[in-house]
Amino acid sequence: MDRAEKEFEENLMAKIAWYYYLENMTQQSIADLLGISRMRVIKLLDKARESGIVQFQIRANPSKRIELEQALIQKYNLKDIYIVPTNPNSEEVNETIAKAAAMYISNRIPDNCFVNFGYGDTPSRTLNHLATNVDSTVSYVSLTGGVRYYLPNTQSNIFNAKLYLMPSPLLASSQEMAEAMKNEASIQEISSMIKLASMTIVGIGSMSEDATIIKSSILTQNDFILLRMQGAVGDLLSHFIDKDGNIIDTEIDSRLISTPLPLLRELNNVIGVAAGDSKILAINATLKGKYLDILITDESTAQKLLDLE
Amino acid sequence: MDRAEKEFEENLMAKIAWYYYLENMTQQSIADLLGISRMRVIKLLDKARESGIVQFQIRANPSKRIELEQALIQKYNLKDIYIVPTNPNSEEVNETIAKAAAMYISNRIPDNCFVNFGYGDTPSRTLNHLATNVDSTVSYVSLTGGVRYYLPNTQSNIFNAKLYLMPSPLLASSQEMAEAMKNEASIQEISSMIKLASMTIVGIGSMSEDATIIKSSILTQNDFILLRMQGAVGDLLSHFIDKDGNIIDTEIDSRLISTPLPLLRELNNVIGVAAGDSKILAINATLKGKYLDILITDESTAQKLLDLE
DNA sequence: GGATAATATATACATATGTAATTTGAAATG
DNA sequence: CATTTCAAATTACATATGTATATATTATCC
Repeated sequence: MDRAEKEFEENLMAKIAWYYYLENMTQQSIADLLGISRMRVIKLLDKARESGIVQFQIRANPSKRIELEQALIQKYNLKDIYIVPTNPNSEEVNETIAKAAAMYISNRIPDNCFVNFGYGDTPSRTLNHLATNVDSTVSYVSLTGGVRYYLPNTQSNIFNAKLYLMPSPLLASSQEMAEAMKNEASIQEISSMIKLASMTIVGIGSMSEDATIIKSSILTQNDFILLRMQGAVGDLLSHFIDKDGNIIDTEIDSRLISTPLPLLRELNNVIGVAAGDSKILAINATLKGKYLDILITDESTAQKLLDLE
Repeated sequence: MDRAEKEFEENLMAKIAWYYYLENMTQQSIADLLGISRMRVIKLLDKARESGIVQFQIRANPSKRIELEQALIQKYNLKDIYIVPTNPNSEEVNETIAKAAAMYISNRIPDNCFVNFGYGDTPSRTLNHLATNVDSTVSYVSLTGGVRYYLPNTQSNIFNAKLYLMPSPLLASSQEMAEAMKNEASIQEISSMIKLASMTIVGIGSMSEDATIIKSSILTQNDFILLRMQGAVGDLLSHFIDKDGNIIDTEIDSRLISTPLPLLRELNNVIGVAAGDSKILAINATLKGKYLDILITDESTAQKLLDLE
């Protein structure tokens, strides 16, 4: 399909979506009106949803929070919280809350702003959704090394973001190496951008075997066992923390190329995006450590957080 | 229904909408999950769409404009244009383009900003949609007198805007009276706010019998005949203009309490929202007069504008 | 120019959705 | 306490949507 055809199809999708969702026409009448088959209307509607040409937004009324939200805001002294319904079937919690995060952020993003993002599956999914969600140009800045594969799918045709990635691995081979890298001009540059961002998206890592940091072979099962013995309940930007949110000082941490947690705590609008049973303790620790301003999670996780202690 | 029940229902709506639109669950499975009847799911989905809890957004890719858009931007030297599909059945063009305008504006609105709006059916509809569209607090400032009945339906539960209305009629009984009113502190105050707004929404009036200004009995059919004889093709903020967009200096104009057109021309991001056969000449005149930065209209109107001359 | 993909259409069918009429049930009223 | 009222559930049905398959219609490639 060449450029002209693609444009034509995109306009067709937008038109169909408009008639279907905004004018409440049936697929058949749209097909008749545009002189195409109903089958094609169905397919193009699918594609329009898929590609982000049509978007659905669910707006919660901030003045009418459910008790659960209110309670968690109080418990952890949060600036805001966004709780989405738990999908009883789907195992894709991360996808669900990433959608929510993108929705939340896209409604609050200033024009031409900078947004930091952390390492992990959820932040990367959020970025992908944001790519198709946001009209204005946004600059995304990585908070850690090792994220070069997390690019939003650039084939998405509605994508006008700039990416600034730390040109380094997440974990250096030695402390000296890490220090040397952190002193590189290119990394220093990114580090200085971090402080200017108006929003920060971070995931929260659990200590379970399916943690991204294990699956991506950056740490081993043995590392994990050791960390657990030292009291780790999860990680924030790959810094492992104990149940109260205090950083656990390990050899691994000294080799990390990642934004220090004290700096993270100082940033504005730090949004944690995390859900799932395995992450409860990690989220709790993160919130106790006062690293987040805003939490995005699902109902079941939220309830379990509230029931803790 | 008391407050608590209303909150409960709203949360239910948000939840149902989430499951339906974001998780693609069927109405039946949502009903089962939540332990309610499918009927109720249908009704609450309706209500959620109605009340703005669910929103649909159609994103056009600015880099892939259709020729029509490109051509009109060139013809009239516009900053931007948004053309929506023409609904062949519906007579509610105004409603359609008001939706489009709200969608366009809500994606570009800064936080805590000021938005001016003009007199007319389309601006008022746009305001109504914006009320349920925008999360951040926005201040709306009227560009003319006589708009006190144009309040967005304040029963809309998601509405956190401030309204600043000129406390005066649109048309004073005499020129002296108009001058006196314009010198009132309360009106001066609004006038000074107008210059600070980051966006301005105006409608464009036609010279047909169903013009709002006739229907609201501010002008009579006779006034209209007279104006037509003097070359009027339509009005902008109730200032009547000729086919080239020049203001027509009449007795009526001197009694008007409305933002002067030279000031309108200087404002940033002036968005004209208008469509329909009866308005073609008026829109053309407005665009020739360089009063607008952005035009929101429908496809049929856009095509006819391009075919003019 | 004929074979080969790649898409769109046509058709038929299963499922999902929306509407209308009736019944149930629980709160509000006298 | 019976009665009214209203929202929700139930039921049945018409319509709309989605899927699967076969067929037609283009492009594409050698």
